[in-house]
Amino acid sequence: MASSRAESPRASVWLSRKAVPKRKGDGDGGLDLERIVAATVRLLDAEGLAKFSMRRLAAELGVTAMSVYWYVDTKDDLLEIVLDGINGSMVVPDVSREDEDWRDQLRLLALEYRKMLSSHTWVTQLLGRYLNIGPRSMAYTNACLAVIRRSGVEEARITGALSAVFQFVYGFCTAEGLFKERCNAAGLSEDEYFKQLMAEVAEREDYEESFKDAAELAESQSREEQREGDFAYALETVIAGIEAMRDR
Amino acid sequence: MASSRAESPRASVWLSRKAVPKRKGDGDGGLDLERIVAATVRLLDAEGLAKFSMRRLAAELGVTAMSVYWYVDTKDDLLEIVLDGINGSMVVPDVSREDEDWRDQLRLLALEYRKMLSSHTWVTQLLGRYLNIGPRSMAYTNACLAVIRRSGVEEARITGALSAVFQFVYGFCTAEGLFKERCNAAGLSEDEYFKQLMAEVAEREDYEESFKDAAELAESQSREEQREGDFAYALETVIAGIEAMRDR
DNA sequence: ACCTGAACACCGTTCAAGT
DNA sequence: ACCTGAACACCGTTCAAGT
Repeated sequence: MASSRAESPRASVWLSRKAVPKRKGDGDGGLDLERIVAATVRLLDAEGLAKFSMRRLAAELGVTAMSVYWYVDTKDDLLEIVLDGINGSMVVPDVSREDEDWRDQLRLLALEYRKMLSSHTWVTQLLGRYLNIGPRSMAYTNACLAVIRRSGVEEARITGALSAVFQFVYGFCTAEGLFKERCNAAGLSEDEYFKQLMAEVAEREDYEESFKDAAELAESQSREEQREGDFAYALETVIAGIEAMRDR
Repeated sequence: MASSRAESPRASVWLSRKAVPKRKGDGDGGLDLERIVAATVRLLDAEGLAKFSMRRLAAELGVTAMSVYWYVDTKDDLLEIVLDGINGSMVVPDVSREDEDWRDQLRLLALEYRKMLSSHTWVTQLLGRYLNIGPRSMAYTNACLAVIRRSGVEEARITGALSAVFQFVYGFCTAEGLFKERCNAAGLSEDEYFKQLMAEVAEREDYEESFKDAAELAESQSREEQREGDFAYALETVIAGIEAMRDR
């Protein structure tokens, strides 16, 4: 839902938005949609989504709380625009080159997605709130479509196959980002925090052997190692699955 | 982050929580953690996470805003408890039966997860905010571990394989829930809303052929059909991938 | 032991007014 | 065309007080 107050909120900025910003940047010290978006990203990176507010943003821009509203209708609209902007930061391989292996290009796209999601942990939270259909994110989507088509998966199965890859990456990065945020909040390293969590779980009455084995294996390596290993293995799993289903 | 105000927030309720609630329900009309959790679920189902507030909850319980705080330290703690409670609503297959096909049981677990996530759309949002390590969700996790072990995937790869399945389901249901919420907010059916979205995208300068094909295919069926088809295909893709990786 | 009321420090957003 | 100030209707939470 867009604003919790609005009677009938717009379902997405992109459904009514003019292509051009309200005002073009003219280089002087004034406000600008571009400047607003940049400041928003900076704040979200530094302080997280929970602490972000329109008032905080205005302060960062050295301006009164309501100035931003001349460029943007609501906070939700701003965040939707920011979401699309950050999607545009992904580097997309040249999908027109038919000599490239589709699997390699799919891996590249997945890794690029992961890089974006884990260097801006708030993006996963925005993806759970706003439709990701802005112009810049569509460029990425188009590249994904072009690559998966070269796999030989039949047209009707393409969206299913893509969702196996990218919904997985999204879910994985959500969990990753959340865990890192918790470690920061607790002021502990990832490994310290994990150990504490495991100790707490181990004390429970219904603690099970099946969990113990996994926990011990996990503690024999660093969180970072485990995460990278899991991600790489899972990604290969999905790609192998796409091939297997295609050949069925 | 737990509360945006607290200096050093607890990283998770479960790290310090007593096993028993502050007060046991005694059947009379008084407040109760159980009653509070039930009312919270009811409100979240009916009005969504964005509209949920401690004051709204108190009103629903016919009580003053601050009464709830006797049972629960913060709003975040309450939501983390609610998250675990709803996880406990999943039915878990009997994983001790070695004669059952692990693939069937894994499918059951994935479908159960999906059922929970798509009948309570706010759960995906909570999963992006709180660690899901309460006692009731651990029962589900243990079942998943037991089932995947029977696949023959080597122990070190088990967490990776599981994350391919369940992070996918999580991501998929997040997108599904978000889309449904948008349709409701716009007061349109899923198919009407989708059509409107596609029309808007088609007008863009950078509209690409690769997207057109997928969009046309999508419009030839209902959202519901497409979604079920995609989910089923993607789930089979991941399971096929687990087998392929195991046999490599 | 449980619940209340008033208060504090915040929100997003509207609206009339300034330049 | 752009920005401000005051105001409205909310938040989560603390704290002293009631029963």
